[in-house]
Amino acid sequence: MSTAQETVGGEPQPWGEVTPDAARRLLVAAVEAFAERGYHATTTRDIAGRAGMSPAALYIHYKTKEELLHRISRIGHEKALEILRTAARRDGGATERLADAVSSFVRWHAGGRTTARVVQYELDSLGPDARAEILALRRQVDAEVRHIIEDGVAAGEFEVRDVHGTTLAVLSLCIDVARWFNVDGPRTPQEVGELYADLVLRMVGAAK
Amino acid sequence: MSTAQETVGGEPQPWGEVTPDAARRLLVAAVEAFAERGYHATTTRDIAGRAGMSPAALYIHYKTKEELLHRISRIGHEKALEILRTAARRDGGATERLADAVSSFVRWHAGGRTTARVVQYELDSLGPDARAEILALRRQVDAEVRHIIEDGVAAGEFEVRDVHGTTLAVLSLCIDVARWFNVDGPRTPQEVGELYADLVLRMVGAAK
DNA sequence: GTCCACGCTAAGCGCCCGCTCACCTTCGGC
DNA sequence: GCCGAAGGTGAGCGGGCGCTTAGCGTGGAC
Repeated sequence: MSTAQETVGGEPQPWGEVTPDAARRLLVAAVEAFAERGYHATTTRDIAGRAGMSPAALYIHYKTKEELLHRISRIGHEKALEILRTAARRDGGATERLADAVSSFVRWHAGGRTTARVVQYELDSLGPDARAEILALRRQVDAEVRHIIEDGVAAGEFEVRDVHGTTLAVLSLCIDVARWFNVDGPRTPQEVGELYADLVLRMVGAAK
Repeated sequence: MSTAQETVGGEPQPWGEVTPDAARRLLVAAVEAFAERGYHATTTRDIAGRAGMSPAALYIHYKTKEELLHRISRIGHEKALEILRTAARRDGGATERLADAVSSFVRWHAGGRTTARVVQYELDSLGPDARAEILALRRQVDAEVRHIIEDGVAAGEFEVRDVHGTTLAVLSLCIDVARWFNVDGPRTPQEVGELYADLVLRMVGAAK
């Protein structure tokens, strides 16, 4: 028996916190479908079909199609936030912490491209209440990166004119990876992460 | 009487090349609707309604709803390419040309945010043939930026390890502006353009 | 004045959508 | 062996979708 966050191999598995098993299969199917075709172009019949179930089965585990998107979006944003927090709170100077934050954030967007696409680009498909909840998580994401940059400026490691604008640009660069990254392309998530960390350090004027 | 590309004021106006007038009104309505809600969530009744016409009127000027998206996407990409080409071919060193390219490209994405959103994010809603045509335009966009960076490296103005990767990052930064830019926010398109041009020059290691 | 091409509308067709409902297993508790 | 809860299915409802068609108003050519 594995706990919610573990899998047979012992590694943490994506969506491990979603139970029961049928609910998780439906959610994984929804992530794939939403990432490929977009929320509005995906039908409940398509989601249920990918999970090997009848259309009606979806409504045993989720009240509406939108609830599926909401759950995906919240879990995804929490994971993104956790990744950035881990990097922000490690030991080391602002330079190391920013490089770590960018490279791990980029790896997540590239490696989990289907999830990241849904999380980053389907926000507007949520209703007002759900969107407001997710936007609060986004502000926390923004704050984590901004604090690292502020630390770097205060310590004299960085030279930045517009902290807010630069924070926006750093996040923007990372997030857009989900739009263009191709698993069959020439770069691995690891390589893109390293390249982007280097580019970001240049953007903030970190000493080489 | 104004020509296709002119308006009453003499300034070039967006979508001026689309005639007759009713076809242009439908197209402008479609751009707004697609940008707000996405292609699949937009109905033909919504588009026609915004243009002040009946649903059937759409099919006098366009064969399908997809043809509208195709036309918007092609014209938008051609405009984007023109902006980059103008910057790439002006006089001056690679540093000035890259700064000009980034700032004008960003201004276009911020100022014409509705159009840019449709152009950059609704590509996957096109059918295979239309998508292939648009992807060819995208490769030309990519090439324009890459050539400026290559020129800068050859002239010793830039110091770049991965030219292709850096090109991707520069375009990525510009394109993502269409996702987050808010007309009611604190920054004007002009300001974002200047900030981003500065950040990009740092990314390529241009001398200050 | 007549005519017809053009631009447009009202009505609606066929389809598929999100979602529901009545019913059918399967299985642990006793 | 019986029962209720949990989890599933097949059929289908109401509605809105993209798109079509028959017909109307109008303005320029002659």
